[in-house]
Amino acid sequence: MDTKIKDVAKLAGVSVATVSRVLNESELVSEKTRRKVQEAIDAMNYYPNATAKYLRSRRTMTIGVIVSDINVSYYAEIVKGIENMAYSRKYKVIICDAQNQMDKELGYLELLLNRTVDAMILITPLVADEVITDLVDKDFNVGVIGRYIEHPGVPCSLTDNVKFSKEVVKHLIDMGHRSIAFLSGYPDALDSYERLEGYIKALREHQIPFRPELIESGNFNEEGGYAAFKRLAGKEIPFTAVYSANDEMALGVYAACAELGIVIPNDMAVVGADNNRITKYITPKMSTVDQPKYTMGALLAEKLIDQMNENKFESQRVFKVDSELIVRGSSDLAING
Amino acid sequence: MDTKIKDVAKLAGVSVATVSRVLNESELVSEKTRRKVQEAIDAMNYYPNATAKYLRSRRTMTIGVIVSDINVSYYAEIVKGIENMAYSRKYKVIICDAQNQMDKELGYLELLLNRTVDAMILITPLVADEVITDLVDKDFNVGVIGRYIEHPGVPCSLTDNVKFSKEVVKHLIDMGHRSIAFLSGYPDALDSYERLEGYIKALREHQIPFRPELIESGNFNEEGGYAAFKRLAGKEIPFTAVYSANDEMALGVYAACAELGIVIPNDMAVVGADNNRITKYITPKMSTVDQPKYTMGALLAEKLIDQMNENKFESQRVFKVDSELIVRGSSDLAING
DNA sequence: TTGAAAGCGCTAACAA
DNA sequence: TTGTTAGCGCTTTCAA
Repeated sequence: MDTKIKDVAKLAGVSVATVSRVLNESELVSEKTRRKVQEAIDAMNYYPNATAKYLRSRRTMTIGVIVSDINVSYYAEIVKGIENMAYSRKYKVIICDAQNQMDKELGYLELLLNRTVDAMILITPLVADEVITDLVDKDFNVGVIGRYIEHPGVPCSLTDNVKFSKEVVKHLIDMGHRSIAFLSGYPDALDSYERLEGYIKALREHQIPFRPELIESGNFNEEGGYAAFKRLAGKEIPFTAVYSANDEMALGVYAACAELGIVIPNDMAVVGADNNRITKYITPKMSTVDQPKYTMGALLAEKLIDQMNENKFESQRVFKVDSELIVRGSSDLAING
Repeated sequence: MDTKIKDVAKLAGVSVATVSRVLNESELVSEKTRRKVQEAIDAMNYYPNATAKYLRSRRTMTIGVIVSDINVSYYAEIVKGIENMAYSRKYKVIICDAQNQMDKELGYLELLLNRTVDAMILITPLVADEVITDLVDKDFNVGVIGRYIEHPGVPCSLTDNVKFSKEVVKHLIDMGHRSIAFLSGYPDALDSYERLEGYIKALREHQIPFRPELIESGNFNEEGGYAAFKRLAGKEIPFTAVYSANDEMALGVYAACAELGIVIPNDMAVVGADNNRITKYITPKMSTVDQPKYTMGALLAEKLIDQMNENKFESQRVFKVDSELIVRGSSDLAING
């Protein structure tokens, strides 16, 4: 079997408690003893058994992250922010790819109940608010990204979907468009709903009638955006601009337009959302809305870790991060490429 | 404190051993007892403490995955394959984003030594082969994706980079190109090296002189591909085709060409690699090489789990999966769009 | 088929 | 500043 703390203690000529103190960087060890113990640790090539430590210390230094699809750039970037912050605080991250299925989300939440993880971060989850608040009421640590939870114990990291969606639509109106289609994502996703809300509000504010026929759903992916645009184009209702609730669907619109001989931005203005890296590299460059994805992940992870360690417990609970409209060639004729 | 196994045992009127047997689905429990225990578990809303289980059973049911960047679609898709297979076998996945830094890889490898994870999967790692083989010699479970390790204890999942790169170049030669540039990825990555090797071999087989000036590195990302193409174009060495070692860099080439007024495929043929989802949606559609990324991850995870559970120990160790050249409009004038 | 009891390797009172 | 020791909650012999 492996070397254990007892063996190190024997070699160093101290008690196991002292070795444990050295391992955990306690102040209560004389420099001389510390060095002696460290030498024994190195000599025996000792690694403390993490599982024993977890059991005894009642924490696993692990955070679970439930995400609907890790192969979506938007989510991956948030996860990256979480992972890097966690790493710097000596926490590990368990990735839970729920594939947009609520039962899988629920299944992963058990990791919290059985103490596999110290905390769970939910990214735009499907489960009901009460599932989350019940957990928190039982003293489990849960944070949420992309949705607001009305409960003082739940840190949230959010963008203002309504606000930036209004900006997008206002921009299109400013460019002279009066008939603007909207591509929504998963029907049950909050982001879809709120972005639609912003779209409708902006129309109202500019006295442009809302036409439900100009709304189609594209499930947040390229294929869905492509198909949704084809449906819109098939309706023969004239429109000159599309606001797509994310960049992936907007790329599908590019493909559909190319096929139909519709030139962007001359015949059709297109704006996406999320500022996927590729938006800068396609032609024409895609107008979009930058979301500080990495920051949202990192901020929330930090808050959650602080909360678990009861630092800054009274600090801010809800992080509303700012989005920024980026106008590029797909919605502005005056811009090259 | 939480309910523990002892409490359940008391309520059910049995010993803790019996409860443990029910929990672990042992055969050695009568149906009647099983039901009685299950009722107590449900009544008390009991969840077994995973950390205690880990310590006692000497396994954590957790696999670590070291990846250089989780926000690269190619890697994310592999991780997805691993995660889903692991989930179906009741394993969890810890994600380790090493940011392409060898010291971070080394740091994450400690999770194996301190028993935080039962096994580690390395995706195109930077660390030397001996680091891996040493670990395996000490009986740690390690699997590798995207690199071959000469050691009977290391499962590997690979594509034949040389082979498909030769196919790509042969395709370009068949299309009439004689001056073909190559965009390599990170200089120290094996994928870069092998894809370059295939490129050079194909040229040689077709008696086309190899010109080192036509090689540029683009670090596997859009920005790098864009800059690399600009450098190539600046050299004023004529070339009519580019083979980019991945799709992201090839997208950078699209952007650079758009800026320089070079029309793909008429003035410049472009082929990428990895079959990123976006290749089907940009204009012209990008020729690329499909890699069964998800399968590579899933196969390796399955093998590693089987190995830990000593099933099928003698089965295949190295999985060479087939790649497939997909010719689209970016390299074939006869194809629309 | 069930139960008693040892102990996984560590941390954290408490005592010295 | 250091040591002694009692568990953390579970699994797994071994015995019945």
